[in-house]
Amino acid sequence: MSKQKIPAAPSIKRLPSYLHLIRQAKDEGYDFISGTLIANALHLEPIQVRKDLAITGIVGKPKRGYPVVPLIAAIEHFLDWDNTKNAIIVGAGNLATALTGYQEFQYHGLNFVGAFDTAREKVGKQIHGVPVFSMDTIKEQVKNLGASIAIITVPPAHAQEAIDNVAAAGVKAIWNFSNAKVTVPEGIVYQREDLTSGYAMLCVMMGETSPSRTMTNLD
Amino acid sequence: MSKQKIPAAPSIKRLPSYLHLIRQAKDEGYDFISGTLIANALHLEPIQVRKDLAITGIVGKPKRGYPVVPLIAAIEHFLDWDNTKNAIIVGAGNLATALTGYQEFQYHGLNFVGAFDTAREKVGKQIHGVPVFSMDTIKEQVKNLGASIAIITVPPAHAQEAIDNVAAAGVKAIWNFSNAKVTVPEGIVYQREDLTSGYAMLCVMMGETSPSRTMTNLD
DNA sequence: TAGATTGTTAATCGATTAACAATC
DNA sequence: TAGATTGTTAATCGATTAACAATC
Repeated sequence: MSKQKIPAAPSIKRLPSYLHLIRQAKDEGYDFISGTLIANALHLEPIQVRKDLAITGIVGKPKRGYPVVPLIAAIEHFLDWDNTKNAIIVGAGNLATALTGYQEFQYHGLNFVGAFDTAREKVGKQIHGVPVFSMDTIKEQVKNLGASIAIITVPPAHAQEAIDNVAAAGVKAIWNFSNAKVTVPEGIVYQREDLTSGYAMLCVMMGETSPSRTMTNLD
Repeated sequence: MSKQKIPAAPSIKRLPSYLHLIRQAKDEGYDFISGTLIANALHLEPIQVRKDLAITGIVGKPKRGYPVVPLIAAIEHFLDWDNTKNAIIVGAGNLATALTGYQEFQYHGLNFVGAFDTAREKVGKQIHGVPVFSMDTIKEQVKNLGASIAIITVPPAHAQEAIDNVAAAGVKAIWNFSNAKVTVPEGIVYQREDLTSGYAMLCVMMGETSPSRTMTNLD
């Protein structure tokens, strides 16, 4: 796995929210949008929004804000969302179905070209228009389909095998939704999505607001 | 929405990964686990792991590490994962099916007591054993079912309405998977899960490793 | 015992926030 | 013009990392 430190990672993670809001503004007919407005809508500080937008290279106009059309283009270009990327999804279960049906991804250059599953009854079917192939064919198919991204949604016990296979098949990036301890070969971009992290935050916040729980360990 | 700053949020988000690994160690028969071992497995620094574990109140033994059974208990207690919390899931689509089927949550006190959907054909059915009710009944049901958490998986256009309804019905916390600009009433714990953030990171990382893309805007 | 590991205190690093001149 | 907003430079804040004595 390429152990890369991405500078300004928190800023990058906020950009999609900005983009979403700015697109709405555009649809509502606005030509300019101010950092202040974005900040208010998302409960952030205006200075933070301005700093975040600056990394995309956009230049705003004092008093008016940022021009929405160039701003959308700048964010999309910075994220490389103006470029189509072919992706396979390993595991054709409920999560795979949810992800392939999630319109937001397709709007941003993520093109699902195939799903893979071990279950015979799924092979040959489609999920949201994405053909399901047999897991055995994964290595050939990555090349045939021209996939550069592999999204892993298999059960934890099969995650390592799936990662080894797609890595061997030559994908550039792995996006892992499986909650397992895995190792990823050098040189492959790796992003893990951990739903239990968000749940942990939710639980701690719930404890904070309830007056009955002490929080001596938090300071 | 309670605009609460949670101290040590990054540490809290890492705790679930530690817990997963420590549980494995326990299953493999280990009585102690060192911060160094955890750090190596997760590609982190040992000092970071020790600092993170310290917030749970656990005390380790020099040379041996942390006792696994008390450590598991300490993390679970810190996250309030040793307490059952009833949750409803608003929207009974693919994502709801994926979430209710995700074992990891049930192991950590999240008890799905009901799902809600507007589609008549879904009402009365079950998803992973969770009964699906009509969206109209949501206010009564939150009370009947004793739900303190509402998980929102409806399409963006209906997110605000869903949030207003569950808030009015008295849930303590909202976990929102819908990518929409929403407002949440004061006093309700709110956590948003944004899959496009992770995708944005993946895309930027891919651009970093590819030598063809310049990155003048990143410094 | 010797040495690996903890826990504490201090240093560094990076992200957020503040201040303010420039400007449309 | 007056005033809201940008973009830059500096200050603050918090998280990560380093150093090291304590200890089993």
